[in-house]
Amino acid sequence: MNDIPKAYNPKLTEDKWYKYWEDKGLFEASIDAKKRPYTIVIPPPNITGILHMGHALNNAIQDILIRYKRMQGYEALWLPGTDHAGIATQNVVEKELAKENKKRQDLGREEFLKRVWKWREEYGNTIIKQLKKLGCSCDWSRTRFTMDEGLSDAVLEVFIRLYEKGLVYKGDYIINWCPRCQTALSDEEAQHRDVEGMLYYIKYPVKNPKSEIRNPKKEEYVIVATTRPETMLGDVAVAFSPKDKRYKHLKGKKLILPILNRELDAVFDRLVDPKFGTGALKVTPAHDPIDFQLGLTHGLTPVNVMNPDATMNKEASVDYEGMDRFECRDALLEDLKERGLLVKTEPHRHAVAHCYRCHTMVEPRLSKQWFVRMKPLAKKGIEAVKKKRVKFYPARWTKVYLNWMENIKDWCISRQIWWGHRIPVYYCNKCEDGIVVSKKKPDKCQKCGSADMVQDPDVLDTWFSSWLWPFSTLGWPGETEDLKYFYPTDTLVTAQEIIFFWVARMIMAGLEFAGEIPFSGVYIHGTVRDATGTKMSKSLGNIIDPLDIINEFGADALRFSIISITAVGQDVFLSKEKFEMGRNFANKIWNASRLVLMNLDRDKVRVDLCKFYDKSKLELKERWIVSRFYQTLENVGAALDSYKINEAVKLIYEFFWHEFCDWYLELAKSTFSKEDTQVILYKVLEKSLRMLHPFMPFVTEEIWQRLPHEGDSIMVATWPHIQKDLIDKKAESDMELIIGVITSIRNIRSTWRIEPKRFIAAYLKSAKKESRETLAENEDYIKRLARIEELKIVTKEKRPEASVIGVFDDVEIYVPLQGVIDYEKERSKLAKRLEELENRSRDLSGRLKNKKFLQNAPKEVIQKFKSTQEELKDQIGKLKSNLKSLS
RNA sequence: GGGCGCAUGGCGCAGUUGGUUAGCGCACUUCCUUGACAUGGAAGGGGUCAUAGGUUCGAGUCCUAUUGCGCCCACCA
Repeated sequence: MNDIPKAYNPKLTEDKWYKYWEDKGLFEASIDAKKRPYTIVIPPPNITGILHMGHALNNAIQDILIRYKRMQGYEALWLPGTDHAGIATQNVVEKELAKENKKRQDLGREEFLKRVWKWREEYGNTIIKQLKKLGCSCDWSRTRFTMDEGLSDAVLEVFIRLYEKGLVYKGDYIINWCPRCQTALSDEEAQHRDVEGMLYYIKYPVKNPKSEIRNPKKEEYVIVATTRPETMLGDVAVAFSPKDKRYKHLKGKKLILPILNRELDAVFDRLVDPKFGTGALKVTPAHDPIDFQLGLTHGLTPVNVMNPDATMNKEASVDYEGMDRFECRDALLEDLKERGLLVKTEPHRHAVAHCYRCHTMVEPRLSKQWFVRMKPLAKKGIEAVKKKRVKFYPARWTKVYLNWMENIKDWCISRQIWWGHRIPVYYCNKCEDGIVVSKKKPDKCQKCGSADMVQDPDVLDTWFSSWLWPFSTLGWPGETEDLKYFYPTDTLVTAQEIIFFWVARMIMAGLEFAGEIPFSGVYIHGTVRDATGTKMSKSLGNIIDPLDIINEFGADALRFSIISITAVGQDVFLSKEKFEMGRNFANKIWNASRLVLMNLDRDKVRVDLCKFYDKSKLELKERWIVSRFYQTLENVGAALDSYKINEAVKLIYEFFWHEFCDWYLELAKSTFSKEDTQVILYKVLEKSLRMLHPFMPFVTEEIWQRLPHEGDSIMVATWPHIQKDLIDKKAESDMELIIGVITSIRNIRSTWRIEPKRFIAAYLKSAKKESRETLAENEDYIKRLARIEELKIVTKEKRPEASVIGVFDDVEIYVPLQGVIDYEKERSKLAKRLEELENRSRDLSGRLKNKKFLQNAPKEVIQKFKSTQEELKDQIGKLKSNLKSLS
């Protein structure tokens, strides 16, 4: 076995095994009536994206779950795919066009879309390839894309159903408008960020009804405060709180809009907060949601002063027409200042909406858009979660979800872009009110019979296709076998940022259209941040590229490390060094296996462990490691079943490294030739690899293939069955004693600087017969690992002359030292220990005397405390006599 | 304005329903190039669990308040 390199090299294994699994079709799920399905649907990454750490974490979790379930015998389907990301993709392709000095309008809609499809063919699969690098065991034969024929059909079907139910409507409302992308956005797509802005105080003259002649000295003013002075060009009123006494007298009066000299109504409304600014609100119904509301209530006609690209239009007056909104702000402020109408400016911090795709400041804008009425849909979604048919992990997100759902607002779904599902609505060019909603273009208008029908130019929000993902990917609206077998799916794994965008909407869509919840569990993991706690993003340049990590440390290391530092729902802070842990562990697994492979007699080990296992025949170390394995297996299973993946990872790490490698392998070295050791070594390693496989698929496959095995791949081997009767508590406590004694001797060797190579003598004294037996039966372990040549196990003998003392539980350890012993050092060591024990003992006896404690505490606890107290007293006695013997 | 999360050894983090002596990784100290592994082994040092109260026989864990950091939501003109 000299062909096994000393260090594990992921580069030699990862691609090889991925291809092997793929070629054998192991990722593919089929409908198997004998098996129970377990389904995870991937949160579809956006085709313009590249794999970042958030994806790596997200997909590592999903892959662990799906591999675990697959090994447990479920028909495990992990359904992958991508999302067409309307705005983002269109932006990317438009940027490409810009290099050729072209705009999308130059190509025309059809040509442009061809171009996008071409782009998608070329680059849209990058992220899929990267997921393969991570080791994701998705069923790629079922890969879906939101613009696929089937999924597109589902989108149209849903739009039509909603329209027919009256849940989709078109109307003029204030929406979030991105001037750069030139499209409407939903509320969720407009992300609020705090901005250091200014609050400008501007004088609006009150119109004097008696005299048309203005006398600047006697003129009365109302001062309004605004953060966006440029919108004043669209003002149609000034509003006050009805309770505000300062402005009572203005009822029925008019004000004059400075510069444009337009007449403004004075209106009174409860929406106005008298405490903000001066209590006077300028009303711009076309550019602000509250103002729009005020406009409706008070019958004001909105004046839109901006073009789609947020430059001022001609309504804004010739002086400002064509200026950008911010340019206009400056110009306007200058003009106001000149006329002495700008009273003051003060700094004002406030949240401003930004486009989630390009981060441009969103402009609230009045326009005609399509909306989905959400309240009726939300009702079912709320109920499903309240009845726990859908559960969140961690549970606290339930509240966040419910709060959003209970205050849900209508969803603006139309986008003024070209890349996406075009709205299936056709208008008659002849008669005004001929509207047909249909998957296909109608032949003629149903009202007037004209064949001149045009389709709505807008497309649907990308999330309008994503919300159908769990069932549209399985063939809905068709009643497919897949849908019947795999739907509803089991677990959705996603990040917190996407609960509103996606999770909530999927629940609503699943219930409304597929008639069933889309998944029963929602696992929300943390956000990946860099070492300073800022969210990783391309624009900040603080990205740690998962592919770099895979390249340097391996995919297994990446998966293992990122999982082990992710507690449920807690954010993850990353730095490159953190991946060393996973790499080191992979290497440890590799070398432990290397040791086994170098010493394995392959013919001897093919037996059934349960049949082979004979408690009376096996040595302690074998009984112990088998017991520890099954105990770990049980705990790992429990952790995984409750989504505590980091806990599972830690259990495995601890077991494999610190028990199997540090102790068992060291002990097994002396008995490699024995059949018992051969079998147990092989069995525990092979089963451990299976337990490790979901977490570290590549290194486990590489080793497993080199071990005697049955079947094609560890990936489809069964998850080890827990053998409860092989969990041997006596063996575990016996081994603890041995380990404790060895450690204690090593400690003595270390403090007294006994050369590591030298064999020494040691005396082990215990009053307990049981302990003496355990020590005697396993004295070889102690001799080997503590380098003892002469070991005496005694009952009552006094401390040998010129020896130092160690204690573990009921066992006293004496190591005779040649040369001069520093008794002062030894005394102070023991005295320190004695003090510690006495403190603890005092504490314990206090509790044990407490009546309430004896009444209330569980019996096991009292028993534990009592036995501890006895042991403590015993140890204290020994320490005292030892101290005495030193003087 | 509302809601949520986090404060545990130098750093990054675990800590299940309250129950002996609070764990892990990195870093640190000393020793070890013995044929699985220096991406390693052995032995150590290091923590008033943010602060102040409270509940309890018993609090890192539950309650209240305070401080600091972070996140989310909201019609902060």
